[in-house]
Amino acid sequence: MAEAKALTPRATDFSAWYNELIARAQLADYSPVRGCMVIRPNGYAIWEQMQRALDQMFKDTGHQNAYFPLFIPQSFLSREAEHIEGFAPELAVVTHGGGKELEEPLVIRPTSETIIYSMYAKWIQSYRDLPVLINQWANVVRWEMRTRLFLRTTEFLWQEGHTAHATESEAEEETLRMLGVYRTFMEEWMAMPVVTGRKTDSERFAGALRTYSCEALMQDNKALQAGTSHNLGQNFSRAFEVTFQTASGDLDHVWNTSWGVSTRLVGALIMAHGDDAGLICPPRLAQYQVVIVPIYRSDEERATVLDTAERTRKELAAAGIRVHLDARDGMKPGAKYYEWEGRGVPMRLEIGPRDVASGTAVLARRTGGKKESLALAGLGPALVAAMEAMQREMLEGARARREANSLRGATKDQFLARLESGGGFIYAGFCGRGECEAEIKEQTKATIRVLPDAEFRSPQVPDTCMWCGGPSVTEAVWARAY
RNA sequence: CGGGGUGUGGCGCAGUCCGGUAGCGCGCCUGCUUUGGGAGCAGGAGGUCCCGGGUUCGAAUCCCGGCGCCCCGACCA
Repeated sequence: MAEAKALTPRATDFSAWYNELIARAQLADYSPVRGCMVIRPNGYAIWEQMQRALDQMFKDTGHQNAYFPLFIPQSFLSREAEHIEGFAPELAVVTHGGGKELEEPLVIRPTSETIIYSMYAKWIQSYRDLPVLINQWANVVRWEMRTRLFLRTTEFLWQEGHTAHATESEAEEETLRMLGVYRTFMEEWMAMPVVTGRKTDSERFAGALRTYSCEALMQDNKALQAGTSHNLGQNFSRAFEVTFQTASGDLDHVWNTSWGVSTRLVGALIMAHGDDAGLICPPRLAQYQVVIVPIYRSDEERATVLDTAERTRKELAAAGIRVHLDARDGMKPGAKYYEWEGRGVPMRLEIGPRDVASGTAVLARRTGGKKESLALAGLGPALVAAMEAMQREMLEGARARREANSLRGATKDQFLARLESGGGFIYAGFCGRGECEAEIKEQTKATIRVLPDAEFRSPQVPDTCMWCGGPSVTEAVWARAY
């Protein structure tokens, strides 16, 4: 019976473990429509926490939220040649409305560059109107062939920032600033270390000049692209005639950026931190940071224990902790432990008759270690400190795991061997030729995740291409990826 | 769209070969006893057996035709 209640172990079947965890923690469910998912309250709560943190970071960097429509005239997509080419196969198209066939089909946005820059064309006249710094929280639709809950679904939620600038260097600065914001969010909130860098042309966003991304390593040693930031150059401003008059009176096209992260981050969180007992949510993102489980036998015990538990709950809430008292009757404490562990709650407080008598509570950390008895007096600050420590340790642990699963300066043989023996990030020299990149992808299914930013580069960058032996122009990070 | 699998109470399955009118586990409801790591007992609710046709006295089961879903390959945050 115990077996039936446990998740498939991560080590046995990572993908089964992932799916079962989501079902068990009630994060999401499959929808009647193929490839779509229903985000259940427990899953949505995580997304809300992410939104809250990111939204504040966007505001702090000068951005405002706005909302653009779901429907885009089909002709808009084809204005930017590379863009339409990139998205054509995965578009959902509306051909009928109000019982009639539409004169022009409407595309359901796969992303909003076209509709947004068509509006910017109206709003921007002068360099005094720049920069325009707008973000929107929205759903988008991409008709994917193979889907997985959170990681790739036909419809997903995300934010997309779209900015317009007077110069290329300002646009580049913005692109990198937002990449940095993502990195900070992933490290500081998700406790998930990432490698940042530039994408190769083959992995570049359709219509962008340059694409940068944050790449995270999951516990099965596959890479996950967790966030992207694009310098769009003047590709869209030319297509949509977004022009402005410069201080010297010339007419110029604006320089655009766009950047986004999606509900995929929930999947990243699961795969970065989950264990065989379920999700492990870092304290800063947890809907409930602390759950109190009362323990009692008789009705009298129940009354006194619940009284103490409720007073403790109020105290912790007053200390700014997101706390929940699980007072459900007719459920054994052990069953509650398993349930909250599955949902990833960082801290559990057990309060029973013995604790009431001694003015203590038992603390269990989701990340493991011995249970600990803490005095009820001063519990708030103690838990805040414990959570800060957990947040830090989770990041450090994940970073250590990533480094342990990164191979630097790989030769071709080492590269091939590593892919077979577990994967992870593989750093090696790269000649920069698309032919090499494509051949590697075809033969090994490994792709260049990024050309890493300076701080992630190896101390000694290889001078030959790992694959063809030609001169290396840069170091690249390869991995098999989601 | 190719290759493989599978459709039976909410979920997971048995029953199909060899036709006889549907069962098990979990979950759910009620009651009592329980509660410091997934409770026990008793009673109970719940099923067009994917759909359509055919064979037969009789079809979850046999035959024909559809459809859905899952896994593997070509696309992708």
